[in-house]
Amino acid sequence: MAKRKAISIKDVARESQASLTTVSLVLNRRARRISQATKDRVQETADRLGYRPSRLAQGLQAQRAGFLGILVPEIKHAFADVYFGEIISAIHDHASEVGWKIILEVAHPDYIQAGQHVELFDRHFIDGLLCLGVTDKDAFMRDFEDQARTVVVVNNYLPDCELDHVICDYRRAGRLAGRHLLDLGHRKIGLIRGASEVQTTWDLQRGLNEELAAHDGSLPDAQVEDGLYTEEGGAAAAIALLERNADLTAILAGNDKMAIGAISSLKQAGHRVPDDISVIGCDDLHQGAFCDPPLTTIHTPIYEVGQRACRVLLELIEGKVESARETLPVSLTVRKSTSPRKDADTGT
Amino acid sequence: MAKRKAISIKDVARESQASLTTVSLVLNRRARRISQATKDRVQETADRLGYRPSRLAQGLQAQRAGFLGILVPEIKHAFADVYFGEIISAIHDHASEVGWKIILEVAHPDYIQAGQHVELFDRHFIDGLLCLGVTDKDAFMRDFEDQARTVVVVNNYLPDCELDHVICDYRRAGRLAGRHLLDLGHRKIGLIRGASEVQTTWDLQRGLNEELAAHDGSLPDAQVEDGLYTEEGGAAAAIALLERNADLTAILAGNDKMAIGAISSLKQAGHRVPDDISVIGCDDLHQGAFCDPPLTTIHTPIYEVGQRACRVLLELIEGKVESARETLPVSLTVRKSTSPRKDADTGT
DNA sequence: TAACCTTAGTAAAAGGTTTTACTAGTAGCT
DNA sequence: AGCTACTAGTAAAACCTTTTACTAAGGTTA
Repeated sequence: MAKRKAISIKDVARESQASLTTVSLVLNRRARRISQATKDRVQETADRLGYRPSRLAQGLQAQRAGFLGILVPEIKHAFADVYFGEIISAIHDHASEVGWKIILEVAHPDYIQAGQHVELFDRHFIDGLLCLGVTDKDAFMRDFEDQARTVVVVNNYLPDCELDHVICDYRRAGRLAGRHLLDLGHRKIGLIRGASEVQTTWDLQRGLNEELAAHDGSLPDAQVEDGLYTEEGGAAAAIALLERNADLTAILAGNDKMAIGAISSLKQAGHRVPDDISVIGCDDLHQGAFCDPPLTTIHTPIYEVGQRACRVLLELIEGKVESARETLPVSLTVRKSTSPRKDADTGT
Repeated sequence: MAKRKAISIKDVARESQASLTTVSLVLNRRARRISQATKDRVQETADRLGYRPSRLAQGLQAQRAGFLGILVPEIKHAFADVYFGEIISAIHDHASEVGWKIILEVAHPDYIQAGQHVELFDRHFIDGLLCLGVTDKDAFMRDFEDQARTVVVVNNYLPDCELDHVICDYRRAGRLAGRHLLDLGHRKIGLIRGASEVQTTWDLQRGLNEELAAHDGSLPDAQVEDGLYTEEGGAAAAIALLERNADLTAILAGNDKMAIGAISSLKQAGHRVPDDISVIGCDDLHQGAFCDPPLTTIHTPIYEVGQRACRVLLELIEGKVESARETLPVSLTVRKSTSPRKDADTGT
């Protein structure tokens, strides 16, 4: 119980017969005007006493928190989401490498209502914030357009918004997926989008559309369904798509979770994957390799996105850069959930 | 750029013609000796100026950080792990409800080597720490036996160790799984453990053993294999078990990830699940419901474990309690990955 | 010798809050 | 008038660092 009092710089000063100033200078390697003898004496005393500077006092003095925040949307058990988790890992890894700590926040409606997202900055909890899973509907993001609140949006962006961001090339993801399915002979393709209030899902749709159009195909609205980025949503969306389009032979899902949900419900409904219908995801989550069948997907470098976003945020905080937008390349990962169309008239 | 200076309590004092003390007392509702008129004037001024107290100054004064830490083991992309993620969500939810923030730390060897886990406390980064995924090999945990460093071990415990913990009843989990498989007619059962340096995995084994013994069965070493809690490990362990015991008809895996890996490799090797071999997991992760076949598993209330652990930690910090150990009950969730033994001589 | 420079170091302010101990003024009582 | 009791409020210390501006002592130069 007896929380023995922590030793402060004062204790070191008294014990080493030097002034506060001298101790501080020595310990921060800023002691150009101090004799070697004194330096040694101070350092030895600090080591012996086990002195550790209080970061509260340091932060107060320097007027900086030394923390970065990560804001995730309010979904059930947000941190149990593999996609967010991967980004959080990336941010943590980069941040801790350069001596920053990270705190976790969830954009619960009450939280926003109370203005806590703003207090994060105003009360010196953090020096910068990374926003994950942001959608067009998150009006509170406008509060971050204030210069004093440094924010980077991770793997999405907002329309008509000055906030910096780092994203994957979802338009190219759409094209790659479309190309892959076209190459396999598929012509009638369904799209399970995330949600219409997410800009990158439109990019994906645009990319798929462009690729189809280049081969005289198209993507009518009836072949598009929102799956809300969840397994359940993907499962329902796949069934809905097939009900409206019995002759669909392939589906692109906006993320791997929806693809896995889709495969699950398709199999349950008696369709074989990929023999009757091919499914391609987008993310390349680890678990995709352990599905049955293992999931073909567009690899999006979300770990790198997290790292870059963190780096960019730090550059903004340190004033090294005024603003930054980055787009990272994607690639195709072929496994077993896609195959050539069975009754293909692969002609031309 | 121009970070306009934040307004401090001093500004409110000047602007409202009151002293620092008065402002502080009013704003903290401790102003029993202040006239209503002054209270109103101060409050109004504070609101008008948008005053927000600096938590660095508050923390310095109160000698507390206001943060809790979460320490996870160094595995690749630790936060992308659904199991840890669920616990982190639980901790976050409880902590933020009662006004605490949480920071994330990874027990990287260099990190431990540098003593950063201890600095967390000594430099006032946190007031308490929750340790996830701890094993017997984590010698650094001994550093937390110091009274001044309040720690709770989450969902595991250490042998001969005074640290507080909250866990699930893994012994009972072993018994429930054993009972379920025995009821289905299985007699030769394999166990994929996590790792031998984890106490709870021994509890699970002990539970299974007890249940088998109660039915004149046993669990020879040849029927036990470590799967390191990963999909890959579970996949390899399942194959190894079958190679050593061709007549195995059921497998219990120490967590759902290993169960999913096991099912994947079993199917790849031509075994049908559950027709040829039943597989039961332990965790009840969300994704278990979307496997093929959907996973039968022991439901462990890890969300509740996280919440309880956080609550216990706060009680320890506030000195409301001296020490605490809790064990939470588990239950069986039956899905489709287990079925009656085909050639069962179910006779007693 | 006066003026200046260098070395080795320190006092004090600043950063923002909470809290303890105090004061000035008024009212009530004898 | 003298004493106590209360009201409304404040000055100053404490929490711990960093940094600016200063000093004392000794040495060098014109």
